[in-house]
Amino acid sequence: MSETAARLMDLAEARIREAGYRGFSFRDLAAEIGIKSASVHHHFPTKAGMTAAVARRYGDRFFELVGPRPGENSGDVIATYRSALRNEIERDGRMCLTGMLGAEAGGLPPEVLEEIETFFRRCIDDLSSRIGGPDAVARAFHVLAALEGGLILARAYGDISAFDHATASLTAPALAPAA
Amino acid sequence: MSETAARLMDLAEARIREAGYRGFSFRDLAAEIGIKSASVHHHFPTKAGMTAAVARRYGDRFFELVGPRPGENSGDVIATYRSALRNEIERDGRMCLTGMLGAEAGGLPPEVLEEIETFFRRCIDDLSSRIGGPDAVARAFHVLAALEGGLILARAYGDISAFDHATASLTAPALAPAA
DNA sequence: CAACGTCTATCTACCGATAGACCGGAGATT
DNA sequence: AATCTCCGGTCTATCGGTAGATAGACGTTG
Repeated sequence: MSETAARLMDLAEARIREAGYRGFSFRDLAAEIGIKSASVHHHFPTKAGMTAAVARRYGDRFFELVGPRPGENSGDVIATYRSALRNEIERDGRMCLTGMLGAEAGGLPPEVLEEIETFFRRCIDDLSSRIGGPDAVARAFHVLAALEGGLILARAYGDISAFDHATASLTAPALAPAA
Repeated sequence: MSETAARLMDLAEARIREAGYRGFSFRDLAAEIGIKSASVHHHFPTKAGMTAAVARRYGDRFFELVGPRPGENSGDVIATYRSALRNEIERDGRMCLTGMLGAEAGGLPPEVLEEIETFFRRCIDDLSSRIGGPDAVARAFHVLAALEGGLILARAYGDISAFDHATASLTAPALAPAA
């Protein structure tokens, strides 16, 4: 992948996390790096395809980031996910890319939807297997929901502490459900 | 408010919950009820104003729906909220309106943002006061985040059971944090 | 008459996408 | 070495469509 294509994906990712699929345009991206929108189509023929590519790269990065550590326990896993998602909003005040696109799911091209669904399935599979226990799957859903919802609240409040309040109990083993 | 204005708000609400602020247009709304887009501007001069009005009405309805019942306990309050939000996705597979707009917060007009923030503040105030206890505010944040996040997961999965899994532990007092 | 609601017509701005020309560098050919 | 060929990347120009918004005429109703 060319340097330009990578920069386009970086920009698109930021815009999507800021304002969603309809919140960015090829013209915007092009202008920001000093080329024309027609040139963007050379690297990514369609907007849907580009978004799907961005989502896939986002997922790959994410799972590399939260990869299993030797000797971890359930609490560590959840803390790892929590810190990874908290980092999103801390860095630039934006949503998790897949959380944003998940909310918008109703108005997204199929190829983007597919990528989003894949991301969340991987999350649940990974989380539940590393958490373990009888209610592992339900707990995985709960953790993921609380984290994504926490991001929404932090955005609506314009205050990252909303995320912290919303997710604090997830990593308190003595209080966590079924701990 | 005229009948037409009410129908326009109904339609706008549905579209926003489906695809977000940028996911609907005055032309769409007009076409669906058989008038011209110029006529929509007669009822709602600007799109931002209309969206703010829809958000405010949504909030008013919501708080009327989840209003306190005499003799309720913490679990009842959470169950009420849970059922109110579950109903959104069960009815038509769409997001909670304020959850959707909260995610999109980065690309929204100020007057809409203000309405969204007001909604969530009311939620936290109401929830925390009715839940009570030492960690009431944090629990309120947690409950709200899990519910909104649960909606995202259910949309991404196209399966309402994702919401159920994600939020089941909220209403199980024996397992809930700090219960 | 006056208010209300709708209309036609129009504007400016932006969208994703395409066609076709141009340029410069890498390799191959002579 | 000099030349030719190809191709990736960018450009200009344009298409058809949609966006939000406005001005002013029209008919209906109270």
